[in-house]
Amino acid sequence: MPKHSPNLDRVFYALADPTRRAVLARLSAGPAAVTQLAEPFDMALPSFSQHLKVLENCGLIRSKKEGRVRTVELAPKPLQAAENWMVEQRGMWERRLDQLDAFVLQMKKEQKR
Amino acid sequence: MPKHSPNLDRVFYALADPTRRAVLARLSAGPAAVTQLAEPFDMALPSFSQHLKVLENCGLIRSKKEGRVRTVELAPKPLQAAENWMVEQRGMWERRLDQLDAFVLQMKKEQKR
DNA sequence: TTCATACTTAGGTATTGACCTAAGTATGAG
DNA sequence: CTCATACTTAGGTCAATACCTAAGTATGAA
Repeated sequence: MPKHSPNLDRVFYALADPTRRAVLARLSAGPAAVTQLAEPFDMALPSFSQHLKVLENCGLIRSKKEGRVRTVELAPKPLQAAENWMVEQRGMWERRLDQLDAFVLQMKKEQKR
Repeated sequence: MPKHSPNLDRVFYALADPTRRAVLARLSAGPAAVTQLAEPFDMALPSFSQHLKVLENCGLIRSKKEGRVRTVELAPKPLQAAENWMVEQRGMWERRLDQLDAFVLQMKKEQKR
């Protein structure tokens, strides 16, 4: 049984903000520059950049600066590893975490309505 | 596209704390009283109760007071509805939210190690 | 009735997070 | 070289969170 997982803390924390979830949503359609990403939000750019930092610090996105432009994308590796995991896991931990998962899915359902 | 989902905010926020995740874990083994749940944690009872409030406010747990004892359990209905949802959903929203989901699963994998 | 148990309420501190504005840096276009 | 673009850094405000201790309430046992 894990005592404490800073990674999990940070990921869930990152997902708890609607701006950050919207950024992830937009990035699922492909990479984008910071200013481009920020455009839909009624927020000063420095504030928006803080959100990107949160997402990057927990590994959900990554970015690369080319010239003046920082291009942001979803981090790819965790996604692939996760797919494998879903097939492999068994046992009590799995069942238990699936419950958490189910709750998350339920909440997403409500968001969709 | 959803603008803002307080529910999702609250659920993810609740899951961002290791104490609260541990409580959910313990509750997956069955209901328990507040003091019983609090016992493993090096924390004053009022502080612990705050965590329970967070979990209850976002619907992850529910509780009933019988006599002096408040018994806490995982909330059952969201779980069932979520199972149905996983089979039904299609489209871009689904793919996009699956990505979020996959990230969560990856993080859980890391927690398990 | 008296006391212990099982919380609950009240109130305080310290840290963190989400925002802002203003000013700075670095790059690319003209 | 000059200027606009695309951020980035600095620094400040305000609210929310995670703790705490101390004191309260309600219930059940003796």
